[in-house]
Amino acid sequence: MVTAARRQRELLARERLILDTARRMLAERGYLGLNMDRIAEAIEYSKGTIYQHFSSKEDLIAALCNDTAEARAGMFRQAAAFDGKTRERVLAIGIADAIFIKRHPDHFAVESILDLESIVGKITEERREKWIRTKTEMMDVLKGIVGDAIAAGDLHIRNDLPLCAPLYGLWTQSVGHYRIISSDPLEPFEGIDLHAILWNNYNMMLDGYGWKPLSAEWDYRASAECISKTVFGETMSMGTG
Amino acid sequence: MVTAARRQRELLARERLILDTARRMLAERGYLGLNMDRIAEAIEYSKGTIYQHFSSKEDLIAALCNDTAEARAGMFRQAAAFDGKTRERVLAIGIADAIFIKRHPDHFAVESILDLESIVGKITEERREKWIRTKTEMMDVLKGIVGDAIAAGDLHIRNDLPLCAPLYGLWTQSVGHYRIISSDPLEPFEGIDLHAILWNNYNMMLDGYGWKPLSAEWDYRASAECISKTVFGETMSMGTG
DNA sequence: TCGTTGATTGACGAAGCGTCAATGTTTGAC
DNA sequence: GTCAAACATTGACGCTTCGTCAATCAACGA
Repeated sequence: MVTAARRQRELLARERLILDTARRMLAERGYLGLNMDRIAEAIEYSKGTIYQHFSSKEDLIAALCNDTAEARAGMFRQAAAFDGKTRERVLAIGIADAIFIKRHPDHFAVESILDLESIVGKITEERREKWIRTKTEMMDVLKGIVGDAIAAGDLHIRNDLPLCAPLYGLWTQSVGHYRIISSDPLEPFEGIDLHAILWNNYNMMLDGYGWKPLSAEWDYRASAECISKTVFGETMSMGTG
Repeated sequence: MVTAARRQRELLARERLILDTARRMLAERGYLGLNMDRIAEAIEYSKGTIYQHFSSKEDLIAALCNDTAEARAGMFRQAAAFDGKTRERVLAIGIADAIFIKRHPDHFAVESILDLESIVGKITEERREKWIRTKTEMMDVLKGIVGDAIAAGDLHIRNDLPLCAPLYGLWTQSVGHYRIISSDPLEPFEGIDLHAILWNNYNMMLDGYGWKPLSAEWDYRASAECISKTVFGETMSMGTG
């Protein structure tokens, strides 16, 4: 007798297999090169079996997305837990993001596909909810830091602005940056270290907000090195991306 | 006898017809709802004729993109020509962008499609070049303002940073913002005026760069109203988007 | 008037998504 | 050990869509 538990394990393993295969194909051959028949062939199961795990191609892509988004949220939590100045913790989020990109270079590409295609209701409700939950979770981590900063007197936010204003600025810059560097014709930016500029712009904006200590009063380059080493065990300097 | 000139005009008119129809379909039924047969039916020409104007579906989308990108570049030029403080001219670019979005709400969606799909060589070389030219042109407009600001003593940029650093910050925020607000699940940001935050963040970053006059020393809200009225003949306040 | 040149058409091949009847496998009752 | 019911798997098939191309049509000049 095959117990339900073992069956469950097998199903889970197969789902992983499908996801890993799909991700590899997406990376290798692009969105147009990803197709269900090829996945079926690669995993040596029939197409019908794949459709027992995912309701559609878009649903599969959404699953890929949730997968890495969760990893990202986890890294954000780790970053926010860094024991230091509130502005260092913001910096830690930026570092988490950069390292995340390094580890999952295709995440944003997958996310873009969803924004285009998911509009129709092709995705499992359950998966969509999960997606929203993870996003909200990340926002909450960021809001937490802003709250702490205000409580500690490191930051003041005008009354007519929501608390999330500065973090929205970081968020938009990060999203915009990764969208720009992954867009097709990069010629207009040739020979420019966009990564270094991004870091600098984070700092300029936070300076503008008066988030203490200002970049002139603190060596955030050193903080960055410390954070990437102690929190994520990687080397990642603000200078060279 | 049909002169070559008239024939040329007719071709151009039909190209416009195809583009307009395609754009409408894209807006109404999304990317998946855009298909060549439907366009052919709508314009009352056969599919083959469409393929005499565009080498592929992606090529058609690229043409749509070039179309609006050019309009955007034009508005950027107008904005940069505003006769005022250099920082007001930067603001004018932001306003140009916001008005552009209002006028061409689907532009970024179309652009995203290209980033995904164009990777393969499905687009006419000529169209790709045009794409790059327009982008470079916009960058140059922005670089011009930064150059003027430095010359006027309104702004200093550290030696180790390229001149385009602050404008890259504006660029990333704009791209990120429009990507976020057009992405599917907006729930995490419910009830927040992201537009107002964007404007504020532009100002915070420029303040951080010390681009004079600082936002505390100048009523940029008034400038914004003036610019949108005199340059673009529209009302567009920084507060409410 | 008529042949040539070029534009236009739409049926067709190819490729991909998602379905479902048919087939295979596991389970638990006896 | 047997067997029927429940469940899992398969892949051929229907459907949609892209892009092509042989056949058809229209304009022009001789």
